[in-house]
Amino acid sequence: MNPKNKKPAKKTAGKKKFFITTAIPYANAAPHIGHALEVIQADVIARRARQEGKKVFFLTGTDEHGDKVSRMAMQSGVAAKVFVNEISKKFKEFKKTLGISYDDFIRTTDKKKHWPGAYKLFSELQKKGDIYEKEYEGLYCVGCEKFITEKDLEDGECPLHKKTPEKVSEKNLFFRLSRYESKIRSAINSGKVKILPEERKNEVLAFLDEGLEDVSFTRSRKNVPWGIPVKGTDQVMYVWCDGLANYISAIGYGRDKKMFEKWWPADVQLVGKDIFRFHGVYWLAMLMSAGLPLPKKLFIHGFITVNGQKMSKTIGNVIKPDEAVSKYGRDPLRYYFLREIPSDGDGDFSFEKLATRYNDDLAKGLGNFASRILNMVDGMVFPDKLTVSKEVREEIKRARARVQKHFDEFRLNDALAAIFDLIKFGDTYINRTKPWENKNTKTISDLVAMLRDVVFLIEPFMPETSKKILSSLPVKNGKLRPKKIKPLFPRI
RNA sequence: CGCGGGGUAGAGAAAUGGUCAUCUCGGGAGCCUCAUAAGCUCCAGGAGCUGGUUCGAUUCCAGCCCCCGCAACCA
Repeated sequence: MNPKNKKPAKKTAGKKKFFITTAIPYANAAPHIGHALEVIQADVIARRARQEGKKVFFLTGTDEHGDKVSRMAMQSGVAAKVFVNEISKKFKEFKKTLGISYDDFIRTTDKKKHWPGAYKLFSELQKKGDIYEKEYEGLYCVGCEKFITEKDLEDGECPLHKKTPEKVSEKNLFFRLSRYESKIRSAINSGKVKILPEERKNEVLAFLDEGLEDVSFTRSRKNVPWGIPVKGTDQVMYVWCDGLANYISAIGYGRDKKMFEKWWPADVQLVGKDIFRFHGVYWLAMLMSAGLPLPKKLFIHGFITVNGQKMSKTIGNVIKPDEAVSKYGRDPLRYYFLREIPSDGDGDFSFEKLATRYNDDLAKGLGNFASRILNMVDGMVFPDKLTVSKEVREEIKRARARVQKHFDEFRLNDALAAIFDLIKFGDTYINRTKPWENKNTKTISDLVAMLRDVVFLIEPFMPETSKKILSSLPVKNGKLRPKKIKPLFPRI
């Protein structure tokens, strides 16, 4: 089976819906720059879809239950609810800082919006006979007050408390994950669920080949009090069961059938490589069990290091996005993440590299390109429909096609590269045609056309910048009267 | 022999069984002056190692070395 796209050139104009989700970050700590990558990517894809005239629902949120959260809350001496309120507020602000155009923000502690969907999903699994009770035996450390795994042990002891853990068993409800092994495989193989990039697809398939075991889908309330109670038991839902349900609860599953049917299945779901398996396996199995359609695409992104190192509090290299935004601005930070880091791989962040991208690509590249054109045409009048030479027209066409192609595979860094190639072409074209000498109106018209196209193409990536340039290209009564512009990216 | 991914100029990326292995940043030289001391052109520098297949391999195959992720009930 070759899943290469052989789709007919169909027009996607009109009111096609587009449902896109990000993973919901776990609310045990404030957001840092590592969280930025995924939401920025999702935002670009969402904005591009809107540009294409699709009706977009862009969902994000926070995952707020579970053991870790309640522990963190206890440590800071506040109630869990107060704690997650604070964190989730920070994530909302964080998204504002980055200019994320999300349509809804789901919180798993939202009893009105999220819980009905989580309940319904769980009970659908039960109805299907995929939930059963089983004794779970594990190693329990009294010091940690939780189950720990074999590999956490050092010399048979809990490394934190230097105690031999006790064997404790508890009754949990298990999900019959094993039942879905071959179904998941064929859904992925057939391309019904498209997994991008391709390597990730191989990764799940290999994982499936190792065989799936059923998974405990509840926790004893005694040990993990902070979660969604499972009716008629002393258990709460396993955080993943609870958390994954957000993708459907937010759009009305369990409370608004019409809305749910309008948006589901997701057109694309973005997740980090660390939680890919939960999505590529658990999530698909859950949907199958509940008799729901599968997401069309899963896109897996990588991780960010800082100065080549893993970000960590102990190293003290945790970067807060506000720092970067206040120094360089929102669009430049977005640009950095989208351009410097391959969309489907890992990447590094450093202020030095950000400065380089800012000065070289944005100030000297895009910014200067806009300036030299707008300065030249300041005060001139053009018809809204510009006449464009064949050479330039074809160059624009080529750039558009490349951008489209890369968007289809979510290779946003390559899409940006294509746009900047157009800018490069434009700069060369100016030098070659010397419009400042000959004032050739045809060439000048070409330049304006290129700039307009650049503005259009960068809009999903850098919406503010796009808007600024556009305001220097006002059209009134079919006449385009460009104006000078202040430097978009003053050199730093 | 656990599973998966990867090793391309100083840095980051891309393509490819065969005339120049491409792009961006950085380094060097020249040109231009509309523009944000911006722009353009040219130059230097590269395929982890070892074998194999082939008329020919960076590209295909095998082995080795090195790096990264995963190895599930912790989200």
